[in-house]
Amino acid sequence: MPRVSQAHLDARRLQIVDAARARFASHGFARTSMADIVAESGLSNGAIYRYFTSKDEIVVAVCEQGTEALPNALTTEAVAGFLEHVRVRARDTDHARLVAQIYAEAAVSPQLAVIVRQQLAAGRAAIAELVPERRRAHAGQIAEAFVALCASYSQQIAIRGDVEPAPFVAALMAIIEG
Amino acid sequence: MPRVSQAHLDARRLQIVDAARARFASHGFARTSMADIVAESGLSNGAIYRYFTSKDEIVVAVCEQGTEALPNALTTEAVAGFLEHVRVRARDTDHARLVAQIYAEAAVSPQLAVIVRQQLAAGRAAIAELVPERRRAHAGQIAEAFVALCASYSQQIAIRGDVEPAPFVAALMAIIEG
DNA sequence: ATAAAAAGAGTGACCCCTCGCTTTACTTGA
DNA sequence: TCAAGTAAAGCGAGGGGTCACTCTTTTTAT
Repeated sequence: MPRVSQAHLDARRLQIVDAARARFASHGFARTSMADIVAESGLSNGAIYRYFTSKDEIVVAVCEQGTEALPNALTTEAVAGFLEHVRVRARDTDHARLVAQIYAEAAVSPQLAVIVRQQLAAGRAAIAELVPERRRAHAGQIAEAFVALCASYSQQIAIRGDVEPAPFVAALMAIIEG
Repeated sequence: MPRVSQAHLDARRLQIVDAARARFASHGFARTSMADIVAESGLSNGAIYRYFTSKDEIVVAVCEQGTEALPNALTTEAVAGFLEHVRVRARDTDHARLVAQIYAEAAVSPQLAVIVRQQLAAGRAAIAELVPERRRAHAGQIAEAFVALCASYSQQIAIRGDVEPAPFVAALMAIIEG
């Protein structure tokens, strides 16, 4: 299609990223071939390389939208609302698996580490805002433990296969409310 | 060398696993080729395949000895001693990176998931033993949060690059001692 | 009509593993 | 005591196959 709308281009790009994310979550980055992404997206090899110049670029795109969902852009929400958000995410086993892949790759790739680090920093800042007044002195420390707990719970879920976030949420509340 | 001692065979096997673990930690499983392991170990290609039938088998061997170090075989130690142990481990960035790789692979490979699951279960049981009498009712829940925190801290360290376990240890103490 | 977009067979590099050969430690018979 | 024999351990080049990426051709929206 020549001279298509920007909306069309955006949709195609998202179509590729969605397909890649699904495969990355279930099989990992390395075990996902470009052929897999081609098949999952329903597009062709050549079409994908029109939107991304390499597989690595697709990995970056997936990571950029992959970790933001956990603790981000929620400064106006209440603590309870955020916990519900975490609970829902925690039930999403595919998302947990994806996060596991992202952390592992970031541990090895400096480029990805920068991206993940930025998103974690934003998450910590948002959480620190949620800490009650009387504990504000320890806000940074609490945010640290909070993000750590979120991240690790994803790992746990991904490995265990079952999802029971109740004790997790209880632990979070204990940390936040003291 | 034919008819060598069992100690020799064990040493060779360990030599291979050590070489593989070093590479796996710094480059990840997929980005480590057999040629890398050959070079790092100082042995030859053929020699390695005399001890392991496949690269996957080496991965399994590394995982089996890779996660056990975190919370295991410490039932007789005091809480303080265990926390010191965690603190030392937490400073070992390579170990943190390795754990990230192991979790990611376990999230995708059922075979590895079984191994990691067993080791986590053993860790939880050991931690539950350390919980003070008055909080025994919540021992399971605490152990859950504890292991989660340990695991995630490894991820965090691997991604951030710097290592400052103080707030982490403080959070652990808060959970255990209430 | 035209130019962008999609298609998909092709390409070269890389990687895991095998296989035939060499080296070495131990045994044995005189 | 020792030389010949034996079998395990070590070696490394090559085969078979996969993968990321390219390039030419075809399609299609404007």
